[in-house]
Order: sequence, then structure tokens, then C-alpha cells
Amino acid sequence: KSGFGQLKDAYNLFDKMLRCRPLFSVVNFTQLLSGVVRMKEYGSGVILYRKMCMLGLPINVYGVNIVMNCFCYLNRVDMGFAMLGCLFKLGYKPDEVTFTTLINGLFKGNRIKDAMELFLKLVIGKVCEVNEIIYGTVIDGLCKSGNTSKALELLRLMEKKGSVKPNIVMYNTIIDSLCKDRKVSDGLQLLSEMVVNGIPPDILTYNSLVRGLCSFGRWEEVKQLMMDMRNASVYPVVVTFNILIDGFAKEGRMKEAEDMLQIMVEKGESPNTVTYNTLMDGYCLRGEMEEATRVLRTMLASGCEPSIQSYSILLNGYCKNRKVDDAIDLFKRLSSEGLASDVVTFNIMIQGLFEVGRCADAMKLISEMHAQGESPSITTRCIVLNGLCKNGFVSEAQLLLCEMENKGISLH
RNA sequence: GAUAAUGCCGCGUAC
Repeated sequence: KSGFGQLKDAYNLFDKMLRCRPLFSVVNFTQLLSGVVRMKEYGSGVILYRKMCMLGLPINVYGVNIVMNCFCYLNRVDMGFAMLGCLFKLGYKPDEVTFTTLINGLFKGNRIKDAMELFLKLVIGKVCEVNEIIYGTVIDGLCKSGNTSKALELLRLMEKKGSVKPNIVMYNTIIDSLCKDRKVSDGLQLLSEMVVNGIPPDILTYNSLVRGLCSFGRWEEVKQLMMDMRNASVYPVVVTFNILIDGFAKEGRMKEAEDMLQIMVEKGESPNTVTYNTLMDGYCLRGEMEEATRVLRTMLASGCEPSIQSYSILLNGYCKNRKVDDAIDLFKRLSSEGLASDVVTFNIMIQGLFEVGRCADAMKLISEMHAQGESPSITTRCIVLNGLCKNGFVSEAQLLLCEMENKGISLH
């Protein structure tokens, strides 16, 4: 009904539902689909939808919208738009959810202009209701594509005219983006504005600002903000503590980071995977690998499931502290335990190998990465180019650079 | 009764 532990459970339920007579309703099948998507199994969502189509099961605009969303998260907005055809064939019209999903997909695919065009069409023509979620989606898309000032302009416009007024999500989105753009003071300014406009900040607002202040070492203001939170009866959650722990850890202040963990537990918040990852990274930065592995053991003992990021942090720690062989051991154990490395894991290992001059091994890992279906990122290319150059393979690096230029790959 | 917007951790170069 709500969530599945595993994909298998979802498919088992699907089979059971198929055998049941009378047949389950559209709503039940849509709920199943939604459950799969909630696990972030977007590819499986598409497959499930196709099965449902082939079996002639009932589908309505809810289901199609869900599948569109899957395509968007798979970075296939084009397929999302193709779903419009299916929608019409089924006799439905796209609604505001459909369009929000597509706008979101366009932004995620970095098609900012197309997203804005579609948005303007909705606003001008009476295609569908233009609600606050659509505005919120556009503001988020603008922010996350590096156009925070445009997002702010839109917010200002909404304050002045139009039926949709700025809400807390929009303020939070822009405040977060300002902080990430290193404009923390502008973020704080917007915070006072939202208060004036009668929109009290929530924990997400504070988290963004606390993170911004921490990352610039503005600890006095962090303290002040935490007191403001308390006075506003907004209480820190695990993410807040993780941000504070990370702030200390990045400055190498592990004693204070551990104290913060203690405080967090006393306040009744349980540490999660990110909490442990953050602590591990802090110790790795200080070269204290035995402390880092101690944290990993604590995490395992507490029943917290390490993520691939947990291991990447450790691998990075080993590599940066001249312990590549330990990294290789751990890396091998990962694949034998069936934990899939992602592109960052590979990047860390490739760089580690280049740095100790093991170029052939590094290149081998690149093939392995391809074999596992991971595409190299911009960072991968930089690491390889840099690695080749530093090891005297300048002409090879040039060759690679040419290839990239021919393929139209930019390093920015 | 089912679908859409906001917060935390890992990798590079240069500065």
C-alpha cells in the first residue's frame, strides 16, 4: 500500500493482483506503480507500466503522469513528451501535474529555454490551472541551473502581481540556492523578508542557512540562528545535526563533531548513514583512518546500512593518505560483496592509482567502469588528463583531448 | 482513495 522493501515484493504483489478476480481497480494498480517509483526505481516503473499496457490493465492520467516522471528522472524528457500521445490515445488530456512534470524534466535535462517557454505558454494560454507548484518547480529549476537571480526576479514579480503568491517552498528554494552561491547574507536578508511577509521559516529554511554559515566558518551567526530557531519553536532534525557535524569535520574539529553527535542523540534524533559518512570523512581528512574505520564499525553495529558513498569516503581517505593498497583491497571487497561502485568511486580509485604512477592499472579501471555501465563524468576526464600529464604521457593526453573535442565534450 | 516544487555526506583541474 505504501512502501516496498524490495522490488521483488512489488512484482510479487503485481502477480497476485493479476490473479485476483474481480480485477483490482485503476487506483490499486496506480498505487503499486507509485510504490515502485517511490523506491527511485524509475526504470522498473517504466517496465511495469509497459506490462500494464500490454495486459490491457486500466490506466488513467495518474499512471501516465507517474511514468512521465520516471522518464524525466531517467533524463529522458523526450520520452516523457512522447507519453503525451499515449495520454490522448487513452482519451485523457494533460493536466497541471503533467505539465509540472515535463517542466521539471526539461530543467533536469538542462533545457532551460524549453522549460521557460512551456511555462510561459501555460501562463499565457489557458492550457491548465497554473498553481503554486508549477511556480515552485520553475523557481527550483532556475535555481538549480545556476539562475538564482532569475528565480528571485520571478519571486518579486509574484509578490507584486498575479494570483499565485510566493510560499514557503519558493522562499526556501531561493534561500538555499543563494547560500550555495556563497551569498549567505542575501539568504539571511530573504529570511527576514519572508517573516515580514507573514511566512514563518521552517526547518528546511534554517538548514540551508546553517549550512551556508557553517561553510564560511561564521560560527557566531550559526549560534545566533540556532537560538532564533529555538525561539520560533523550530527544532533541529537529523539533517540539521549532520550539517553542524559536517561544519566541524571540514575544519578538522572532530572533538566538537563527536560532541554534536552526542547532543543529537540526547535530543532524541538517531544518527543516519549521512551522519556516519560525515564523521568518517572528517577523520579521513585528518588522516586518521583507524578512527574512520571505527566509525564504519559503529555504523554497522547500529544497524545503519552503509551506502556506496560511505565506502567512497573511506577509499578516498586511503588514497589521499598514500595507502592505495588498502584502497585496492577495500575496492575489491566491494565488488565481491555485490555493492555497485558509482562514477565517483571509480574516479577516486583512478586518481589514486595515477598518483602513485600506476597508469596501466588506472586505465584498466576505466574499462571496468565502462563495462559496468558507468559513463565517465567531466571529473573523470580531468582526472585522466591530469594523471596522464603528471606521469609524462603528455602526447597521450593531447590525443585524448582531441578525441573529446571531436565528440563535442567540454571540460566545463 | 493513487501522480508534480524546497534541506545534509564522497571525486578533478585551475584560482
